[in-house]
Amino acid sequence: MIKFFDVLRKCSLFDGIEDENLDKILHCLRATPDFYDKKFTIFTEGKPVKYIGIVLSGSVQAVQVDYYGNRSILTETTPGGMFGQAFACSGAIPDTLSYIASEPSDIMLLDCNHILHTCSNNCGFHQQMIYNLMKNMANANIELHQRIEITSKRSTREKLMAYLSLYAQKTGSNEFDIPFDRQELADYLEVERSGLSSEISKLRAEGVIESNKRHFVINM
Amino acid sequence: MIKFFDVLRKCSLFDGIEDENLDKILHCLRATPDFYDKKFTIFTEGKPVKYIGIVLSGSVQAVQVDYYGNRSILTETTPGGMFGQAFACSGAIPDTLSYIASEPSDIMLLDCNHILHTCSNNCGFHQQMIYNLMKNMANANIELHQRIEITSKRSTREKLMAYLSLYAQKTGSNEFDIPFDRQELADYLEVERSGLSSEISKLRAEGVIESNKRHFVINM
DNA sequence: TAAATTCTGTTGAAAATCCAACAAAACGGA
DNA sequence: TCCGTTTTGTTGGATTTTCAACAGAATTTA
Repeated sequence: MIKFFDVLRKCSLFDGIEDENLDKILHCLRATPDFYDKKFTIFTEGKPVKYIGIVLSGSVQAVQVDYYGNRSILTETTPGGMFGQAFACSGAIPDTLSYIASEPSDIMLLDCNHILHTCSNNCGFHQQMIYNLMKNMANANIELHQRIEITSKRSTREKLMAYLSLYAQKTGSNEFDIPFDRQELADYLEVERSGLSSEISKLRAEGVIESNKRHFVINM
Repeated sequence: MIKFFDVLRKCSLFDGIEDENLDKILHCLRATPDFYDKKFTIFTEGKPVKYIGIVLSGSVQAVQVDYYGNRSILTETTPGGMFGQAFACSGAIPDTLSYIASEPSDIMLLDCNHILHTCSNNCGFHQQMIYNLMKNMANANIELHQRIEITSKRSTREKLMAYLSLYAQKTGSNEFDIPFDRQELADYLEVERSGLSSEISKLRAEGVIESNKRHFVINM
């Protein structure tokens, strides 16, 4: 647990909670880290999501595959981030959505009810965590809005540029590494991989961007 | 206020609150209904969303228009529903998103801070409302997931059928009226209106659906 | 190190969407 | 009722995406 302490204190669920209390809370929540191999399905479509996940290392993707085999990546969660909150809180079952480790990952699963309801130990941090969880959910909502803004563009080129621009804005730099390989980026943008590759080549030829694998530079 | 009492008690923000207390709460929140004409922009892109909106009559759409003039409808909120929660709670500014009355509508705006923070009147319902707001936000999240599932389909036909199937599932019937006209449906599905119209005609010719204006029947 | 696998870019033909323009139908207001 | 506006459906050509197949590069495994 100590190993991941620095990640946990960055998790927005624990905002406003002193370091010395974090340990108590984790104990109260009976939370222990688990390791998952790459491609392991943490929450499976069709089954209730019983826990809120916190990524300690690696990364987790929300993925859905439709009837025709088209794969979409809805969200990517990196260390310090949470996943599955909405389903865990509402009790809704994700009919077509799974949460999958996209790398070897350490994950901590928290029982939503333990967070929402004051415990017998009378540990007084539930109020703060409920507030934090709400803020987190609001932000998750806004991130989905941003994803929709990107994928609502009508062409592959516009989608890609919208994605790269937003990423540049978030990192505060025109030069960065994206968290997706080509296939994953295509699944996030909801376009064909081959078409995406050729569009990247064109943009590079036009001097709009520079790129190598996951590394991108936007020229202005 | 009495006029909209029946709508308000159905709003999930007030779940678990007795009718006789609802009046007190609304007074405590200093909430009064306002009327908006069709097409009036209630929350404008680029400006902070200071309130949570509750639709009392009519309907409100979350709309974004991109650089090229493509319009997307992200959500449609009907009486009893809420809008703007995520932005109001997180404090994030919707860069490209506006909330617009799609019909003449009565709306009640609530100050988010008044909900989140216990008031001096010591009215004891904030706890319940915070809990309700969290559940509501979780559900809003899931609705965005569902919209993404629909729009992530690669063809106009699949998007339309996914939308109609989900709508049938939600209403519990294969026969229903959708809340969009053709242009709005196209903007929701992120396709061309003309292409959508012709696809509807084809599906009708094939006997897959029956339709007239906003009325649809899915044949099985 | 060699072999196997995965990832990436390229290409061309088939399919679908987008766009613009138009006409008919429906609707709303004077 | 009449007129102007909005909504809907239709069509064809330009544009774009999709699909399938392949080759080279990079990475992983034995």
